[in-house]
Amino acid sequence: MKQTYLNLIFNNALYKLGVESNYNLIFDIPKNEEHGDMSCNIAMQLAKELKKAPIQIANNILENLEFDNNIVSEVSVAAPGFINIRYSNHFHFETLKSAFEAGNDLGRQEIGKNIKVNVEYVSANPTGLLHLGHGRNACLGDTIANLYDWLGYDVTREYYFNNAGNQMNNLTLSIYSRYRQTLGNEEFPFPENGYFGEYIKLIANELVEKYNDKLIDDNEENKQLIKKYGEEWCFNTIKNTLHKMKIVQDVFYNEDSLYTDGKIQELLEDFKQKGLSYEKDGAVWLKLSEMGLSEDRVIVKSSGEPTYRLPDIAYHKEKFKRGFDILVDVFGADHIATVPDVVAGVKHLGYDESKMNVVIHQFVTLTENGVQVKMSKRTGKSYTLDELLEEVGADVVRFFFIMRSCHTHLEFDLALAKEQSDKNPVFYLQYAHARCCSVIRNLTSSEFNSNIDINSLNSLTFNEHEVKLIKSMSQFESYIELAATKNEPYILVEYLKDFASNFHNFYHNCRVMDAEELVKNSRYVILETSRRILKNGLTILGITSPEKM
RNA sequence: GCACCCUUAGCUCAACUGGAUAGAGUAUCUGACUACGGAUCAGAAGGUUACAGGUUCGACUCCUGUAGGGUGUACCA
Repeated sequence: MKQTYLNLIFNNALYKLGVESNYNLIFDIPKNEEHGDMSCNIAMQLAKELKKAPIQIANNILENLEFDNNIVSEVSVAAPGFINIRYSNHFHFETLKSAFEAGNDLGRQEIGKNIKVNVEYVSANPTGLLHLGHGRNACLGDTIANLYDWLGYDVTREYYFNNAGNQMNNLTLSIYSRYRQTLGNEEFPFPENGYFGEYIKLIANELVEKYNDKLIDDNEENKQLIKKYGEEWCFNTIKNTLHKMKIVQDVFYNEDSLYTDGKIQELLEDFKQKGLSYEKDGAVWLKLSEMGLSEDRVIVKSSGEPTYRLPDIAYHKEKFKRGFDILVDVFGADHIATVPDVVAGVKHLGYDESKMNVVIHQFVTLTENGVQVKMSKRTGKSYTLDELLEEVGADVVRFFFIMRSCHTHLEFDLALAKEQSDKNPVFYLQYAHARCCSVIRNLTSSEFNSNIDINSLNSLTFNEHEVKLIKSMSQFESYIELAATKNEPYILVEYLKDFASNFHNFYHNCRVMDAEELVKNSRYVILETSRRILKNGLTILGITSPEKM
């Protein structure tokens, strides 16, 4: 109502001034609170066209502005031509009322109703354990999915994996080698490009326990068994790690199925028919140079095997065909090279590439007291996500991985993460929630009647601390939306930090227990609404909101 | 060489997509209620937004160039 109301009265004023309606009316929240609750820069925009000084135009608009004192209390003009609006006490009351009446679902919206979103994240192949980069990917993807979910979109959380090809043979040979070594043949050669992680030995040990030396003959049957066992072991371990962070995905899409279902062949023929591919040197090339990119690339090697581009494009084509309206891919910076190829390919197959949102996140470095940590102290190998989770807990991991824009390198400060004190930003939010709960507990255990007629609070005048908090409440929904449309969870984190700060400020300046009845009632409403914002905000981030700490 | 990302206070980061005096946390210094929870709050100090141009009423933000850091750049995935 606020924006539309301002639009209405400003449009009226501009109409009276005879200004054509092809201007762009924008209202901003000023950084400096002294400037008011909203500001408008229309006068500056019109200066050129009207050939008048902005400040004069602003004054003209002000003279013609008719507003309801129940909503707007004051409008003023400031150099060089800003028009500043201050809302009335009644307006703040209405804001609080509607937030309170939203109940426990405060923040939930319906703007995504009947729109299907597919968020793809993690997508690690089942050949090993998750590392820190996967952690950032997982937390970003899951939080983005949560954001869409709260906006009412129909969200599918998807994981794309490949359990075929060279890498799996490599895994099999690695396990087999460790298996032979475990059985006593310590000199048994380890494959040159094998997986050196300790987990391979764990898998081998399990095989020894289960099968003893029955797999020693490296025939095809045994190889398949080892491969299957290794794959399942890795996959279960990965899923287990994700579950610790409360990440559960809906669809696990197997790259191999693209081959067995004939999708790859179908795509190849599609490209050929559209004249987008050609044969050269025994290989099949995609005409990317005609799609706006610099060079053509091979999609089928002369050996007959496809390169990674082909299944990647086929997979995205399938996502479109499955009826998704929005696709979100979360990739690490190392995938940067494949993105333009896939986008171009999909576009030239006739799909709307603007529906594809690719989130590329930069790398993670682990530091402790300013020094980069490369290896885990315990194992001497590089840190796994599991180790990190064990060390600092899921809440801290989730928070740290999403608290920065995905464009920047993430410095994960292990010392700070381990610290259970005021220095750790996670606790700042959780503490605000716990404190909220605590005051409410105190209130409701006294003779307080929490069954409040909210309209009775209309006569109250809020103080500056209350107004600041209520204004902050009114922004919750728009920040969820902003974070989702930009696919940047950190935006919500920043908002919640600011909200918690406003809450603590309110707490210190506005006593509840010893206030008179009406004020007590209104502060209860403020507390309860604040609690829901903190709780729902933390829930979107995938972090618990304890009632006591 | 080329492509993408980054460079803001001692350190870690913001700045609502071009707005007003560039803000937080941390570190340093100072202060706070009868502890509705001090894991909090208030204040001081801290800046040539890497550098040089340009676009305009206005630039941390957009454009060009330079320097530094990161990630890629296969008939590897």
